[in-house]
Amino acid sequence: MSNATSRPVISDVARAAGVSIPTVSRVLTGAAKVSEDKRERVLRAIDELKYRPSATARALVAGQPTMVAIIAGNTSRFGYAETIRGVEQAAREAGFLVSITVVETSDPETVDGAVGTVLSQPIAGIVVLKFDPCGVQVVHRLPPGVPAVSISGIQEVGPPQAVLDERAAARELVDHLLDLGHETVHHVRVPPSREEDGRTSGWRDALVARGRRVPGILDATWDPESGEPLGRALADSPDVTAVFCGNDEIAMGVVKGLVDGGKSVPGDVSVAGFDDHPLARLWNPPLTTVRQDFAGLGTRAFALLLTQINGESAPAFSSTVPRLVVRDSVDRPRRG
Amino acid sequence: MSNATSRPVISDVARAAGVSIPTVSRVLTGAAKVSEDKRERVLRAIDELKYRPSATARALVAGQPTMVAIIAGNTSRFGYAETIRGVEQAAREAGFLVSITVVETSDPETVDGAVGTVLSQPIAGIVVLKFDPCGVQVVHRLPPGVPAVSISGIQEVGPPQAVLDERAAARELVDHLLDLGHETVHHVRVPPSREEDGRTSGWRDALVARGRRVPGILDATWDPESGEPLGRALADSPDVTAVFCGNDEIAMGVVKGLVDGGKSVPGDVSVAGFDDHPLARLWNPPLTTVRQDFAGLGTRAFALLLTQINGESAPAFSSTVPRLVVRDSVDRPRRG
DNA sequence: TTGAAAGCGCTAACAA
DNA sequence: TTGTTAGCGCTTTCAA
Repeated sequence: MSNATSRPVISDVARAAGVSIPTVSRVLTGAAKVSEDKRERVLRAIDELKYRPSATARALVAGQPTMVAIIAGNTSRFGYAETIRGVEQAAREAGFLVSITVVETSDPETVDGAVGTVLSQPIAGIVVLKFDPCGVQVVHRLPPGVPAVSISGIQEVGPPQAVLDERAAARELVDHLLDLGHETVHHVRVPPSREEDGRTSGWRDALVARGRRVPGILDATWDPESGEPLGRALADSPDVTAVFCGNDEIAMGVVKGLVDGGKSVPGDVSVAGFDDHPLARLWNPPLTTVRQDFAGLGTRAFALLLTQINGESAPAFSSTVPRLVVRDSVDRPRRG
Repeated sequence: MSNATSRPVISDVARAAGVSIPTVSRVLTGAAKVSEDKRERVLRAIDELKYRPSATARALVAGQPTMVAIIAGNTSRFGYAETIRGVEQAAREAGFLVSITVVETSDPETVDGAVGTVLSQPIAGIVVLKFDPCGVQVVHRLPPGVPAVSISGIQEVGPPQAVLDERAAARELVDHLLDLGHETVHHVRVPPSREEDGRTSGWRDALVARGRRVPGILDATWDPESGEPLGRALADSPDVTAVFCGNDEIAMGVVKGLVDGGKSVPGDVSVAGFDDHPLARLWNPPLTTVRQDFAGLGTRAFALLLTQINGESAPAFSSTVPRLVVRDSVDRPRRG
């Protein structure tokens, strides 16, 4: 029952059609046969009242929610956006809806607020993008018992996770640079998700394994522009012949800075990125990088989540190694 | 009541704590005082059973859902991702969660399927990104009575909408090119959302207003790479001195094609983009473009939706004109 | 084929 | 402060 101003409910339809509530429900769900006569009256009443069934009430009866939540520090940067795309696609194919919640900072109030908001909704499980400190905090503050998976570039203890082995990939990339004859490789990192990121660890691994000097790390922000001054600074050090950047966008800024600083790329300095951004090949010079299948990562994460939701014992993680993509921004060092 | 395997419900907690169901509810919501003694027993039971209240049941009692749905043809391209970011941020601040549903094609089954999935969830309203034919179809198939707003680059009949006046902005940009002395301006468009996009209309407006020749339109896809062959083709036409591209990413591809084809930019050919992509300034040459405040657009869209959800009479639309950003990829034509 | 009754898990109103 | 009773809007028995 309801007055004229609020949404009509099923009882309004039943009354208007002169039938019982279950009969209305039957024509709605098609669960049982309804005589043609009543069926039409119900349909007409639905139409006239502009009635739409309450998804909330249906969900209550159905039991299992069909929505999964993504919690992320960001939605629009390349890696994040592609990962979200992968989760959404897999979820949609499985009949799930996806919600997105951004956690802007990693302080406890923000994190708990976001987690609380998410848990106050009817969700079947949570996917956490653990690409940054916010994601790491979110995983820490997740109550036990909630189906959850995390996505990151490095394998850790915690809930089941889908990971891209960034450490192995970074090592492969830096090995490639060293193989070409570079004495060492400088590193511009993006904001790390913890003390040390997989990308940075892989870089260090490769240098240490060959007993090379490990240069000081330069810190960029997520903004591609932040690479520019760092590139300019690198242009001033004559010993810099190779730079490994935390991602392609930063690499673009670094290249610009180097060129503005009078260096040629890759003639004077080789620059490598990470991710294989859609613009990496169009850049001048086309960037040598590592292809990350973020969308596939999202898909695998959802699969992992689904096994948990279905109460099956979930595998602890699902890992793949990204693949080196050789283009023109890297070359052998100029003969000294 | 429930057996050991399924999620515990409030009655399980009440029984375990030796109190009534409403008492458990009281400690959960803090709606009324509970004696310290019982309070602790309830808390302990909650802890032991790993009980978490059902968001669905709470939502049913609460009445109004606190989730808004975004329906979009895409989530990861720049404009889409930024718009979604704006909606999410505004929604979060208002205490709403957002869900995301991608509609991959504009055929009726896909569209109806997506709309159906969204409406089967407890949502308060819908934001449709009408940047492409999928979005246009979604708006057509939305049942009446559901609070909804659309977001697009051109004002149209339909639900309340937040629009960036792309037509005016494109016209301003093309006027800028003509003012510099170009005879006419060629156009590479991105896939239009309808017969003719605001960007294309604005381009045409500017040319027609001055009685200039309107060259044939070149069609790119959303993939930046698709601009490259078009740029190469344009390099072969000696009469091409200025190109207006549907977005910055395509412009980057076009620049690459032109340069590979032997032209200098902007020396031989001026190229302008649209959107002010984060990499537009870093590109070589830095792109002259139009700044689109996508995130702000998303914020305004949510505000529009909120007035509808609250039952206030919503303004029909909210429009702003993007702003011209002059950089180096555009110059006066070389003296013939 | 249909309606009456029960119940999904929770909160709110009402007594005690 | 606490428990009993209703009720959110719907689907699903169970009889008729």
